[in-house]
Amino acid sequence: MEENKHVTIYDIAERLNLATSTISRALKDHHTISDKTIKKVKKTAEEMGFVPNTLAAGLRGNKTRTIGVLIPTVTQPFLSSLISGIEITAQKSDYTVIIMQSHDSYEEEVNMAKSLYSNRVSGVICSLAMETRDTAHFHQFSNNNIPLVFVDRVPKEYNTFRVVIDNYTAGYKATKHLIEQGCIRIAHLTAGSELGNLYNERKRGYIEALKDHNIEVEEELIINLNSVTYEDGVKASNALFDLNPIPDGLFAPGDILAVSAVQTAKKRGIKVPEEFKVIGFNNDPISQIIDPNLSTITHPAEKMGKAAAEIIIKNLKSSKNDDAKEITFLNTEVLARESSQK
Amino acid sequence: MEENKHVTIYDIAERLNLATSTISRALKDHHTISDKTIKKVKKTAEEMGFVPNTLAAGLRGNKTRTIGVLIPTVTQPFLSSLISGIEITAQKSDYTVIIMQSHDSYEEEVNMAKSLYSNRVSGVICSLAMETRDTAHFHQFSNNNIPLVFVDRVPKEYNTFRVVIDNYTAGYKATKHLIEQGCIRIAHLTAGSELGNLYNERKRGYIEALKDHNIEVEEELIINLNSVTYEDGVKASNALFDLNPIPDGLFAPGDILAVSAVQTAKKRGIKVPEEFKVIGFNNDPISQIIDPNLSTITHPAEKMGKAAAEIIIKNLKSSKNDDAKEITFLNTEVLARESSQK
DNA sequence: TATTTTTACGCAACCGATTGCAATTGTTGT
DNA sequence: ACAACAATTGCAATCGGTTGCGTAAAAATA
Repeated sequence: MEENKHVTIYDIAERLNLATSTISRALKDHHTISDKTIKKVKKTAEEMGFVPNTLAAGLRGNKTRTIGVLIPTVTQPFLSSLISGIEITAQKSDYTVIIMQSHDSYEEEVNMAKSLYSNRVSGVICSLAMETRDTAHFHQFSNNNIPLVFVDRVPKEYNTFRVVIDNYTAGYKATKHLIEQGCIRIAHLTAGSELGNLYNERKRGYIEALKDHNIEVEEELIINLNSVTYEDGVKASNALFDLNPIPDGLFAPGDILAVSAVQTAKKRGIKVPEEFKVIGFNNDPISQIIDPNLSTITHPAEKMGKAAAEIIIKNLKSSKNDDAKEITFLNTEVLARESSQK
Repeated sequence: MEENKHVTIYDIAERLNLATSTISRALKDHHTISDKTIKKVKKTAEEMGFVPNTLAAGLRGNKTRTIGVLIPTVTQPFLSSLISGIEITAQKSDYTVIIMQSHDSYEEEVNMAKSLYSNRVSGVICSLAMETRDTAHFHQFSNNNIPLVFVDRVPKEYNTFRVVIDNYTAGYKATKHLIEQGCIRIAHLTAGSELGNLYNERKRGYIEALKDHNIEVEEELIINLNSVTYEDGVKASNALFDLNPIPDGLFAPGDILAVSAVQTAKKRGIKVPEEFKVIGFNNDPISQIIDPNLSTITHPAEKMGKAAAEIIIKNLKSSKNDDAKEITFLNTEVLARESSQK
């Protein structure tokens, strides 16, 4: 096995009897280098199998063309679509994406933020961990002029870019949809989270919609979950079905929860949507696979990823220190499918 | 907003009137540095908000403690679980993981391989893109002593580490299971792919199982797909159900395909499993959600990820140039659920 | 032909952490 | 008290591109 040492611009320079500066410039089509030389250099580089050392360039220039993505997990459909959007946009502008998972742990999030900073990423896109209650570990980015974009689960009080949906309105629309389908006792699942207060917002929308339609808000129909998992969803659903009479509708702020409710209902002989209508959230792939198909709220994951990446890249280009860190709101829509049909 | 410049070991050295070499050593508990100094340095580093510059260290030492992961996509459950396993193991040994998606495109795979090399990753874990027909773009790793592990979709002819399941045996087991459940006309979906020949292997297992049980292999029951997607699954299923008589069983080499078959069957009024038994592959989350629950073959994604990462890390530690690049086989099991019950 | 511009390239410092070797200070033995 | 040795710390080169500035050569202008 041939033990190729990495080929550097020094090797090219030596071969062509040129200075490394010339090589460096030639490789990026600098205007002060003649076309002849540029061609010669590029050809030789190709022949020698030269691959630039990103570390060296990053160290010198203090910019790495790398976007750090810090999210709870890659396994949730919403988040993997988010990544997809980020990557597509990043790639167009020749940025590399490095993904880290906090697994919804505050401690890991702190560590990985440090790691991203340590790797001198050019920008950061983050969706907060469930556990996270303070955001001091993001100051290192803000303080050093590294663009920071929060997505979906964002902190309330932090002057930086945010890409979100209007969870309040989405919750309102979902609930209103159920009401329009004839529901009068609509249950709701929610989860507590201080910082990324999206469940609270959805709940707020739910409550407002009920009030606007003169439906009493019943505390027993609102169940607070510890975690947004299938298992907890089943537990909560069973609790709802133990009521007498049972609710006639459910707004679940996540498709997994909605699916768990549908399946629990089926197991207990409760007909969906005839006796119990359900609407979920996110438009995950399962929502189209489960029977009956799940009505849901669209969550424009890929668009959000693209938007976030675009903000980073735009900010990096025009290195003007925009102090106006605007919030980008993307639209959501009600997808009325079988599980909520009148 | 305070414009903190990055804090370096020079800053610490200046503050403490020490040499940068001392700082560097103190921060990593080098034995030649006194405890007193170590404590002082660490305390000051903490106070000043020092975060080591990975680029500088990587450039100097030519090792980045980074594992590059090059896979088709993060959105497939199998692959996101794979990542999960890699990450867990990597984190334990303080390695960073950088993920890149080829989107099953050869061209992108080549580019990202170059990018990983350019970033001087310490090791690479890869599952090949569907399109990929040659592996020359991985020579840069092999030639430079960068451990390379292929996972799941691996090239046949490449002397490097591989972590796989025995797709032949898995296909055999799946088919045998259906036979044991009473099926005598078992259909199979497959997909062509030269390099990552896992579908071929599964098909081979299917055929052998039939032969071993004296069941004729009927070409019309084997459908070759262009892509392993829900849509193509539906098409293929419809083709199968257009036969007269229809097959009484299906071994689908992926749960998405199995799900599409189950749903297509339901739409056409064919009862699963009474008239048509199905077994999938992978044990994706949907397999437990669909009604009837899907029988499937387990695919130890997380374990494979862990194994791959361990191989990388172990190889990096004992930098001995093992020429024996062994293949690691992990076990699969038949998960008999509702969709294949007698 | 002399002089100014332009074109094309070289020199050398720089980014920040690491590390072999030299140098300094402190200890121990005789 | 002095050599011998151990314990600490400093010096300076190094990794590989990048870039401001200087300079030689070629082209344009006087």
